[in-house]
Amino acid sequence: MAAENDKSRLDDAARAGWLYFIAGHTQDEIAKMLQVSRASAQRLVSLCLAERLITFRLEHPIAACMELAARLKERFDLVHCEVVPADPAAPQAVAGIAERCANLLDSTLRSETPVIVALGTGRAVRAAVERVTPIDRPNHQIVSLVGNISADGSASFYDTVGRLADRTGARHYPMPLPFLMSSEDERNKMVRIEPIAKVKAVAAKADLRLVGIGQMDQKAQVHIDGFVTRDELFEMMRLGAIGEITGWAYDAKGRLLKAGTNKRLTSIPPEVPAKATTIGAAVGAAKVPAIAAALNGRLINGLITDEATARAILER
Amino acid sequence: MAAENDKSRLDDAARAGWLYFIAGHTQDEIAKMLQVSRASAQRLVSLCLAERLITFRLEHPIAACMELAARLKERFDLVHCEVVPADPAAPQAVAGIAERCANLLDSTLRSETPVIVALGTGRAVRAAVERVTPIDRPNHQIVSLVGNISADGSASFYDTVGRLADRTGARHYPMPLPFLMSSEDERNKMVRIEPIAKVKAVAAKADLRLVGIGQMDQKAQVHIDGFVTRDELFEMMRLGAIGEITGWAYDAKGRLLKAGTNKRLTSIPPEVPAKATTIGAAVGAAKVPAIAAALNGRLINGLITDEATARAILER
DNA sequence: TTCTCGCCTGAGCTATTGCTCATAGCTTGG
DNA sequence: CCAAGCTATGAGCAATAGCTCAGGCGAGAA
Repeated sequence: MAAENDKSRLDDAARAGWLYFIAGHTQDEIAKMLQVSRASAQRLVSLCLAERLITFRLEHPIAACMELAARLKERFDLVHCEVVPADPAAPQAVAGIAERCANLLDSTLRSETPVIVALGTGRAVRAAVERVTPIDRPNHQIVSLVGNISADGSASFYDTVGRLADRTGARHYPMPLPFLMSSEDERNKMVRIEPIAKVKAVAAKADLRLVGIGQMDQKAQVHIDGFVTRDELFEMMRLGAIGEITGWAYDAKGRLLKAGTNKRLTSIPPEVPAKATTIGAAVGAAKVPAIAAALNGRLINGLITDEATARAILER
Repeated sequence: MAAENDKSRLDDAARAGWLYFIAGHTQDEIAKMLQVSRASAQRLVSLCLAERLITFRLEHPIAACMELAARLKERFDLVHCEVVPADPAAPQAVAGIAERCANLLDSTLRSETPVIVALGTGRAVRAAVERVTPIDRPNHQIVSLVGNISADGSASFYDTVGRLADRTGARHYPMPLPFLMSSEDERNKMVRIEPIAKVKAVAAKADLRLVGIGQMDQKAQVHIDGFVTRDELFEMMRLGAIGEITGWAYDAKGRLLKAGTNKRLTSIPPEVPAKATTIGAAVGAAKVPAIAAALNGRLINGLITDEATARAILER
């Protein structure tokens, strides 16, 4: 009896679903066809969905990205996640995620109410800033999370804060410090001086932090860019460093190391767990362990990456 | 440029479609996520559908039936078509289509305004009548399209009109004639007498005709039931008869034959093309040519059959 | 460069859908 | 056989979606 009823009910649900999704009829029409009230027709359509009698298949590369993003968001409890299609021609290409980062910055900066945006390191972040749509928002504030004086004393080539300020008319707070100080004491002294304390204070109130994620291996960007020496890099690797965010090295579980260069870093340390929306932007197989660690350690609560990287992170 | 734009537009459409159909968000939410107006979000979802980026798959036997019905309806310009799942255990089973026929009768008879229902021959029609839900509709009229006196002079076992009248309280008009008269002259004489003319007049105004379809082969129901002799059957077959509706034999193109038993038939002839809603009800591989011919000749403008038969008709 | 054409956009309205609640019918247990 | 509980039903309302129209923006031609 029950089975018979259920079966005929599911049959009707399937019919209703077919008529609704495939034939494109309204529920009113379906109700008339199946000789039931509109409310019942609606229930049948719902049932068809609930029982998974009907499935949706999105035949488009984007579909996979959307699903990966949803899974990452779920798995790591993220406030924001975007996955862009990997460019087969250039697997490490930062263009795709930069576009999304720029979009994120755009929409954040579009707000009329003052917002504070903090920027970290990374090619994606730099490229993103270049793509931000100019807009006049003098009440916003842009703050740097990392020192923009490189080892040789010159201002860093990558003045992302300044560039973004140019495009928005926002006040900006570069960090007028070298990336690394020569000793822990000196670092501690410097971060207390007025201009730096001010930058720290602004950064602490940031509404959005956009940071790159670097891997700590022989091709670590912090080394290539000359911020840390080969020896410093190797020491950090020995200490378990697997990735870095704004120069702060962390291990495979996303714990910030309390030694080595981390003691002399002037960068504003990541909050753990990230309180403000902190979006990591990174792609590439080499960065997978670093990204995964940052996610697990909750150094970041948002991620913008590409399809291949997303898949690799989820498959670990 | 254009291609680039189109591509990104399709990407967005895919995103919107994914968020709408798979993630189950509202278009308002999607609009916010994609940073567009709700109207645009709606357009993206439409586009996703229009571009067939998304496809619906109904994993249920009913889905195939629905599609077959839609194709039959389209192909033969039918006012009504239903296809029921074939019962693998009993390929010739009439139960499925009888249930649908009964449902059709139910909904027709449910009307408060007087309707005229005409019934033909066939196991499905008989079984359908047995399943009709009793309802009190004294103003309806039920009329028989075929004589209910069999060759031996007794009232036919299959008094469908009477049974249906019992269940509805409707007036009914059986046809008090033998199926076949002994000659054309006699037939012409009989159909002019008052009670028969009355039945014809009512039948001509029928809102719904429900008829079985018989094949004209050695297992023809009209022969098995003893209405036509073996010789008569063979003669009709020689004349090209491939099927019959209410006894009226027609050829492979659905043209009524003007010879043989058709000259002595008392049944009310099918209107060609069918004016009233005329639903054929039949299943079985043997009946496929007969059904297809009836459809092509527009002897019927509606069909209730099963999956296997529907498929065979479409594949001819 | 400026004009024109045409597509895209957003506002606002209407149709459709989803949901809630009170009711009715059915099942199950006493 | 009756009563109690449960599920299904239909009315009505709030939310959502679809559509039309006027206006704007950009591409392409002069």
